[in-house]
Amino acid sequence: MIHFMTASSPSASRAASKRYHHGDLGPALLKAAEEELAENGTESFSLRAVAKRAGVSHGAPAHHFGDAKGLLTALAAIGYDRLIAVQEARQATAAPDKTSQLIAIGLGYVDFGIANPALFRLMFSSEKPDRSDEAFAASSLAAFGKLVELVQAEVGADPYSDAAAMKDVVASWAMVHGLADLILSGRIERLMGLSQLPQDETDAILTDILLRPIPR
Amino acid sequence: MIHFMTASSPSASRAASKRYHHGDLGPALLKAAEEELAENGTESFSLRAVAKRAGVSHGAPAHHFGDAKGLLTALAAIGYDRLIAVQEARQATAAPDKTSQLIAIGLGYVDFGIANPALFRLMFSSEKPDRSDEAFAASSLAAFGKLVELVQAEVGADPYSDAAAMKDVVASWAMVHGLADLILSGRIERLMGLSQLPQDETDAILTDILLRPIPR
DNA sequence: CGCATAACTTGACACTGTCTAGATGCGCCT
DNA sequence: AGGCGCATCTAGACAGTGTCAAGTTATGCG
Repeated sequence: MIHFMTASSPSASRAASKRYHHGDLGPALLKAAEEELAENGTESFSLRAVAKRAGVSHGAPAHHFGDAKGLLTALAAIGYDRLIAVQEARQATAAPDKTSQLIAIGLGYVDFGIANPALFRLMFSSEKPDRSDEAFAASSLAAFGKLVELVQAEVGADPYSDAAAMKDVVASWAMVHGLADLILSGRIERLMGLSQLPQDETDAILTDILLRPIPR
Repeated sequence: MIHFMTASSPSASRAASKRYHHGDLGPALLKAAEEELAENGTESFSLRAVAKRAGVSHGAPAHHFGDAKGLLTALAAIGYDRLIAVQEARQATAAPDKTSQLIAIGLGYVDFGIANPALFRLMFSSEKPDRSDEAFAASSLAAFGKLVELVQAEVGADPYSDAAAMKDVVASWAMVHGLADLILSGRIERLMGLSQLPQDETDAILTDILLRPIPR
C-alpha cells in the first residue's frame, strides 16, 4: 500500500473522527481513490464514491485537487514512485551483474502491473492524468531514468547521444510494457497459463523474453 | 474508414432523411460511434452524443445493441477486422519471404494503432467490450491467428504444441503491442521523433526492433 | 482575543446511461 | 388490396455523475 505520509500532519492522529475539518484529507482522498480504483476499475471510477469512502462531502475533493483529473494525476504520480519501489525490491534479490539488474526492473514492472492493474492503466494508457503536471512528470521521468541507466550499463553507450542505444531502450521498454499490458488484460494467461506455474518458472519464462530486445 | 455495409439494405438509400424508421440504424450508429471515438477519445465517450450524431433519439441505440457495452463490443469487433485489413495491406507491399511477412503484420499493427488510437485502446486496454461476445471473440481470434501462423512459418514449429514456439508468439506480440501502445501515448515520440522521419526510415527502425523477439 | 482565511458542506446545474410506456410504419398474410 | 403484428424508434423519468457558487465551520496568525 502507498504510504501517503499520513503522520506528517500534527492533527492527523484524530483524522478519522467526524470533525468538520478532516485535517489530512489530501492523502486520505488519495488512499480512498486507490482503493476505489482497485475495487471498481478505472472505467467506473467515481469522484463522489471516493469522497464518500473518505467520509467527506462530494465537493471536498475539489478543494484539494481541483477536479477529477487533478486527483487522478496525483494518484498516477504516486504510482510511478511505487513502481520504482517494486523494481528496486526485485533488484535487491537479483544477482548484482548488469544484465540481471536490467532484467530485475523488467520483472518489477510486470509485478507492479499485476498487483495494480487499474493503476497501471491509469498511468500508462489513460488520458485522464495531466502529463504536464510537475509531480507526474518528475515521478514518471524517474522511473524511465532507471531503465535508461541500466540499458546504458548493459550496452555501454549513452542513449541520449547514441541512437543505437536509444533504440535498445525503446525496444526494452516496448517489450516489458507490452508483456505487462497483455498479461493484465488476460491475453497471455490463455496462452501460457502463467498463474498456474510456480513463481520461479514464470520468472524464467519472462526473463527469457525480456532478454530478447537487448543485443548480445 | 469502416465500410459498415450500408449499401446492403434496400431502404438505406434514403437513410439520412428524417423518417421515423431509420432503416439501417445499426451500422449508422457504429459509424457515428467510431467518429465520436476518434474525435473525443474513449474516456469522454457518450452514448447520447452518438445517437445525436446519427440523428436519432437517445434511446434508439439500446434497441440495437442493448447498452453501451454492446455498442462498444460491436465496434471493437469491427476494429479487429480492420486491423487485419491494415496488416494485409502491409503484407501486400512487403517482400514475400517469411520474415518480411511477419514483420509486415507488425508494421500493420503499429499503422493501425497510430491511425485509430482510441479504437486501439478500446480493443486492447479497455474493460468496456464484452470479450465473451461471439463476434468480438471471432474477430480478435482471427487477428491473433495471423500472428500465430506467421510465427509458426518463421520458427518451424506449431505454437499450440511447442512451448518454445508459443514463447516466440508471446514475445513477438508483446513487442509489437508495447511498441504501438507507447507510440500512441506519445512516449516514443519524445525519445526518437519518429513523426519527423520519412516513412522508410521509421519502418527501418521499427523493423529492427520487431526482429528482436524472434530467435535467429 | 479577534478575525482573515483555509477547509469543508450544501444545493443547483447540465449531463450521463438505462428503464418504461407510447407512437409509428414496414412487410407479411390472407 | 387491405389490415394488422411487431420490430423500430421516440419521449419522459430516474438515479447517478462532475463541477460550480454560496454558505458554514474552525484553525492559526496577528
